[in-house]
Amino acid sequence: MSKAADRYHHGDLRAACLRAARELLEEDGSAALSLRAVARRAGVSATAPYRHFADRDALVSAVAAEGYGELGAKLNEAHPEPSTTEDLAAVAVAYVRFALDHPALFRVMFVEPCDPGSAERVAATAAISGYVSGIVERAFPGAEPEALSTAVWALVHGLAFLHLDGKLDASDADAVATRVHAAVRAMHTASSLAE
Amino acid sequence: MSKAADRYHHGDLRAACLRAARELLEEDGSAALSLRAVARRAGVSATAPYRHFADRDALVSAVAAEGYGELGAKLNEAHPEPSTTEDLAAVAVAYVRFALDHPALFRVMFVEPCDPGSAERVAATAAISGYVSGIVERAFPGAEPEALSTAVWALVHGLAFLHLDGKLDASDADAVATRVHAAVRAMHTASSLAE
DNA sequence: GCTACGATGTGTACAGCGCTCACATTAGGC
DNA sequence: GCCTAATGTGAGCGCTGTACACATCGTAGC
Repeated sequence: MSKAADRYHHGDLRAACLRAARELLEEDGSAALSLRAVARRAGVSATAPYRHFADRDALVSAVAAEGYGELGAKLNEAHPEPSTTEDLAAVAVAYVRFALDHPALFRVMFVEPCDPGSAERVAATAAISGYVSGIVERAFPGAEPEALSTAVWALVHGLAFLHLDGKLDASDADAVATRVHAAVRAMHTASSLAE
Repeated sequence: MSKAADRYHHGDLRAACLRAARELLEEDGSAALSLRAVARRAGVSATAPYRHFADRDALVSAVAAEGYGELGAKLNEAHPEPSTTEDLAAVAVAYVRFALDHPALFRVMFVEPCDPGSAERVAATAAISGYVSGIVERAFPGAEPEALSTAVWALVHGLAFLHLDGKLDASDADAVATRVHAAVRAMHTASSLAE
């Protein structure tokens, strides 16, 4: 808006579309993210985004990729290199917190099937997977790393979605954090005793 | 189709819509389940379903409720009253198997937010929750039942979605079963040692 | 400094969607 | 046998994604 919004050529419509999409997702938590709405918000004709995104899916994938980056940052912020159960729990809480703070974005990231064609998204998935493995190897030394990191990711991811979908009450942030914490601790007890 | 498809009044359009919806979901795993498509499949005008469902959401909720019933049956079939880790693992595998066998239905069941208004769906959720608690109390005696049943459900649910969304490879059914099995076992090790 | 071209944005159009409303048809109680 | 309420039809509105022809403009080559 600030810079020459009235020119025929926008300047950086791609970025503007992504920004508009993010705003729409944040404003209406259950938005369907229509391409036309994005175009309107960007102050541009309905078909202009097609110069920058092959179709709606491409836009959505780009938004999802951004989301992965932000999720990663949040987890890192929760704890840069978790190595204890408490650290892990903090990261888990941050993961669920992110899902509840950005429900529409989180859905976009995980609900729309990960097209093997979208290299961006595959890379992002691999990054998360690697990140989790690293945590698990430090926090659960001696345990089977592959099975356990799968289990940990699934546990946290499942917690996020069950809260997000209203299967677990998410109205009280503290209660959610406590619940996630408890679940992770319950899970950990095992392998720390097993080694 | 078999019975008097050419009459003005259908006879049992509600059931026919549900059946049509299920067929569409099974045929196109990534279907969006349009009301009009359901009507077409049921051999009826586009607006006829509105006599039996308030809106698209109501139809979807009804389909989801059916799905909950079938999921419950499958879990029961996997093991009627699981009490060991192996039993629990078998149930977990059945859960993930159901998700992968009926991806579109599973998405309908869990992705669309659970409107507190839909008593059917809330009841179904509560039923699953209770079922899981029962299992956990038998399989993990002495552990904190609430935290653990949350953890177990989240673990299994997360495994289902990570496979469904392509975050974990789901191409080989045996490999999936093994992975789920391993995750549940990893999880169990803990609390059985803790007590 | 002009010109031609490629990149970018516009406008129109089409089919499909959810949903509303006026109307047609029919089943079942009196 | 009629009347009413339930059920199905059809036209129509505004939304969607997307294809297409056209308009505008930055810039590279002369």
